[in-house]
Amino acid sequence: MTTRIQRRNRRKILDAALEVFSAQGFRGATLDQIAGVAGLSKPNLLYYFDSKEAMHRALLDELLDIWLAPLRAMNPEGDGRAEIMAYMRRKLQMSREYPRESRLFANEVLQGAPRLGDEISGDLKTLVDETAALIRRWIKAGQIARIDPYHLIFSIWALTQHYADFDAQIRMIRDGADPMDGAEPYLEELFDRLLKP
Amino acid sequence: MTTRIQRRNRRKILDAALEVFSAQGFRGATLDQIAGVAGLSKPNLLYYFDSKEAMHRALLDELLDIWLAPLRAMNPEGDGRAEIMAYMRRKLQMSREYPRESRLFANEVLQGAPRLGDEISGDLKTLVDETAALIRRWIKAGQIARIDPYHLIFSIWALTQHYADFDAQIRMIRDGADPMDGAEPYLEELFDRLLKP
DNA sequence: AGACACCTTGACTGGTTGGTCAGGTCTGCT
DNA sequence: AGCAGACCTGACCAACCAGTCAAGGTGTCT
Repeated sequence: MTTRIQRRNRRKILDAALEVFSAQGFRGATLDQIAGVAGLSKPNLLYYFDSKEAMHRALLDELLDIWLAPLRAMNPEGDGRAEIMAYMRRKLQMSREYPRESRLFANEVLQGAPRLGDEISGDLKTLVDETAALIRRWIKAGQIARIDPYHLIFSIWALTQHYADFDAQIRMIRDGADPMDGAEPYLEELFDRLLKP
Repeated sequence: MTTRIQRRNRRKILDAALEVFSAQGFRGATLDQIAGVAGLSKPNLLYYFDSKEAMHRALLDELLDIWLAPLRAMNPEGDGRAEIMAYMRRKLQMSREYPRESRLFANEVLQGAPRLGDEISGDLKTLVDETAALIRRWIKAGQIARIDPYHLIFSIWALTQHYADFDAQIRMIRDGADPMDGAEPYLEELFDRLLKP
C-alpha cells in the first residue's frame, strides 16, 4: 500500500535528487543538498529510500524509459528519412525540455556507467541493435544513404545532447544567449544532407 | 629555480591527477587516489601544490593549450573545405589519443565549468569568434555551404568528443569493440556532405 | 475520542577527506 | 666531510558526510 503522503514525498525527493545529481554528479551530491531542495530533513529522505545509492538507482530506472521513448517511437513501417528526421527532432526537443535528465545520464556514462545495471544496458543494446537493423533495411530499400547505422545513432545522440550537456560552454561562447538558438534548422540541414541517398 | 626532482614530481602528480580527475570528476577524486597513482605520499602532493583545487587548476591550465591547438592550427589562407575537414580529423585524433583530457573538460563543463576561470573562457570565446568569422569568409567565397559557423564548430566538438566522453556507452552497445571503429570514414562522409556548397 | 500505523526529526556515530605540522632524510655544493 | 636548503612523511586535526535511532508528532479509521 502506498499512501498519498508517500507518493508526494517520493516525488519531491526524486525531483530534488535529479536537480542535485545532474548538477553535481553522484559523488558530488550530498544528501543535505537534496534534503534542502526537497524541503525535507535528511533522515526523512532515508525513511523513503534506503540509501543515496538507492535514490540514484530509482532515478535512473524511472528516467530511462522517458529517455529512450523517442527511440521506441520510431515506426518500422514509416519512411526511413522521415522517421530518422523525426527521431532527431524528438531528441533535440528532449534536450530542450529535459536538460537535467540529459546531464544525469551524461554524468553517469562519463564516469564509466558504474551504476547502470547490466539489465539496463542490455535493454539499451537490444533496442539499438533493433534500430540499427531497421536502418539497414531502409538503406537496402534505397530510402537513405549508405551510412553506418550505429554511427548514425551515435551522431544523433552526440549532436542533440551536446546542447544540454555542454550548455555552460555554449553559453560562454554565445554570450549567454540560448544555446539552442538556431540549432534546429542547422541539424535539419545536416541530417537532410547526410541521409539523402 | 626549479630542480630536476621538482619537474619530475610535478609531472608525476599532474599525470596521476589527470588519470583520477578525468575518471571521477573533481569532487569524486580524492588526494589519496591521486597519491596512490602518482606513487607519492599525500602530504608530498601538498608540498608541490597548495590544494586539490590548485592541482585541478594547474591541469586545466596546462591542457587547454593542447586542447585548443587544432583550432589554432586552422589556416585562414587555406581552402575552406579542406581546412575544416582537417580540423575535424585532428579533433577526432585528439579523442583517440587524449581521451582522459577530453573527459576532464567534459566533467568540468558538465558541472557548469565552475573552475574554468573567466580568463580561460574569454580566450576560448575570442578564438571561436575568430574562427566563426573565418568560416563566414569561406562561405562568402563560395567554398563551403551556407551553414551557421557556430553550430558547425559545436557539431565538430560534439561528434568527435562523443567517442571519448561516452566511450563506456558505446562499448556496451558495440560489445566492447573499439568505439572509434569506423568513426573516421563516417565523419568524413558526414562533413563532406555538410560542407559541399 | 482513542488507537494504531505512519511519518518526522534532533542528536548522534563511524568513517572519510582535505589539509597541517614537527621533525626527519636526502642532495648538491664547497 | 659538513652544511644549507630542498624534499619527504607519520601522526594528527577539523570538517564533512552517509546512515542510525529513539523519541515524539500526525493522519486516518472506527
